[in-house]
Amino acid sequence: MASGLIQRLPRSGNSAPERAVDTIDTKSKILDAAEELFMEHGFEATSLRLITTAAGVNLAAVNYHFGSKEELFQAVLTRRLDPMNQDRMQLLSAYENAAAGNPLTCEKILAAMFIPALKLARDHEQGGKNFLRLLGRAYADPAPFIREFLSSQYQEMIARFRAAFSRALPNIPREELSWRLHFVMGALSYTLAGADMLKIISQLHPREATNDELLLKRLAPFLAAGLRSPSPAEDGGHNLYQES
Amino acid sequence: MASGLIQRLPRSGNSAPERAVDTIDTKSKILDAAEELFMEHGFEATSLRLITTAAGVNLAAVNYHFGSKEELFQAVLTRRLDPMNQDRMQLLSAYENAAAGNPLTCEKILAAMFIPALKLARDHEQGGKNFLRLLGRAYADPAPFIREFLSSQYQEMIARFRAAFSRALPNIPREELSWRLHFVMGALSYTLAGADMLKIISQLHPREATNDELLLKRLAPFLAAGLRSPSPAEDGGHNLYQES
DNA sequence: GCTCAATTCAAACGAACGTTTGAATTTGCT
DNA sequence: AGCAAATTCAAACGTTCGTTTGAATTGAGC
Repeated sequence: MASGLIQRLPRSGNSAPERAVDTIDTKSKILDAAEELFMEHGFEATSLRLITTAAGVNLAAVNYHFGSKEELFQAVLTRRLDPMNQDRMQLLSAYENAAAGNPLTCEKILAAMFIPALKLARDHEQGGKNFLRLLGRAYADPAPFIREFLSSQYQEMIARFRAAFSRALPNIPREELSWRLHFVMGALSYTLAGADMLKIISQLHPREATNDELLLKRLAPFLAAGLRSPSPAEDGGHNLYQES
Repeated sequence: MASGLIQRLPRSGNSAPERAVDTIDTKSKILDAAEELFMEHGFEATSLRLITTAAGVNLAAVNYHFGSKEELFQAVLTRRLDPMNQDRMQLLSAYENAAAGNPLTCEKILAAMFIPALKLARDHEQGGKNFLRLLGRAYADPAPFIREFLSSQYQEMIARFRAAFSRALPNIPREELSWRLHFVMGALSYTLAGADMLKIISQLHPREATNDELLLKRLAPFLAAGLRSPSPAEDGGHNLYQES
């Protein structure tokens, strides 16, 4: 039963280890291995035995340090997702302060979304790209605990950016803007996740295809043009979708 | 061993049943139940026992009729994906013939992609939407057999549509166009898959949020504007992504 | 050096999985 | 009716899973 487990768990303070230094090593080794393997095989298909073997730790270490496989997955996500979203909001605030009350351009707002993602991909040379791909796949995972976790992690950031876009695009109705923000998130996550599919579609050199920085520099103007396009409610309203 | 299984398998002619009518019933019941459950829980998390119980058939029926769980999943996809992609290519050809050599507009090409998807969502009232969501999730699934299967299913259609876009947008370099096509596919699949996430982002009435037709009518102009945007190679080239 | 809590470890638990088997049943055909 | 193939069925197979257990090991504070 769970009570026995909890009694044995150390205090779950994440960033404030009490005394043991070895614990951090084991936890980090598990997190690093799990990040790579979850990215490669997905949540369900990645067994704890695979993770602990790759990390060089005992099988029971996962349940000891994280409680369960699901909590390990959330820990893998939150370790980098939470700082990234904080960065995004801080950057957006910095842009807004610099603009001194004037609305930002779409490109500037998109830059506030993309730069922290790029920093993540660059900083941790090996783990960063793994994480972005893992994140993109987590968006599409049907497991309820994943979807609920992502919702809670994103809620605040999404609200901030929707408000910014709303000021940048005053002529776009509120509802239309919600949809376009959804499209932006979709293209972004799909782009970061789908390195394999990209090769199929573009038939580029694989080295270029995995260059996330170049990828996002192409994505931002594409999305900005879509965001600025006239609202369907205000154009002539000719229906494209009647079969010929 | 597999040889015993194959010997017992009936001739695997898909659309030309030999004699038994009951077989079709069982196979269809399995396909329908699998489609819904795979959509709801994903491939790995959906057990054959769950599927066969929901379908009201024996557990062994899946291995008898389809060979394995993976082949069942492929059968679920191909049952509707193959006709849909055929429709897309036929529609594109029809548009091109009607244009009499003139290049098509982006909206027209996008319409050739979207209309068959809409038809699918409308025709089979219960199953169609399930399938589109399942498809969107399959795009992001890390399982190799899924990715390889989707690649083979999409290769021909992607090549046709890339050629069409290339004629519609002669000023966009080939490489840039490949990326933009990737963004289009990403936004489309994410949009069709992410009904849950959409509610979180847009906070719309749930009834509207699941209206795929309305969704695609918003998506197409958004994507068309992105596709037509000037190529980054030809604009001033000011770099947005230097930190402030 | 002793103590006690934190951590690691080997081993096992029960459950659930995909698959296979061989007999029973149904079906189509002569 | 009678045969043979197609299909269904209950049962079991071997494997793998996440988790738990209790003892062994470690490490810091008195």
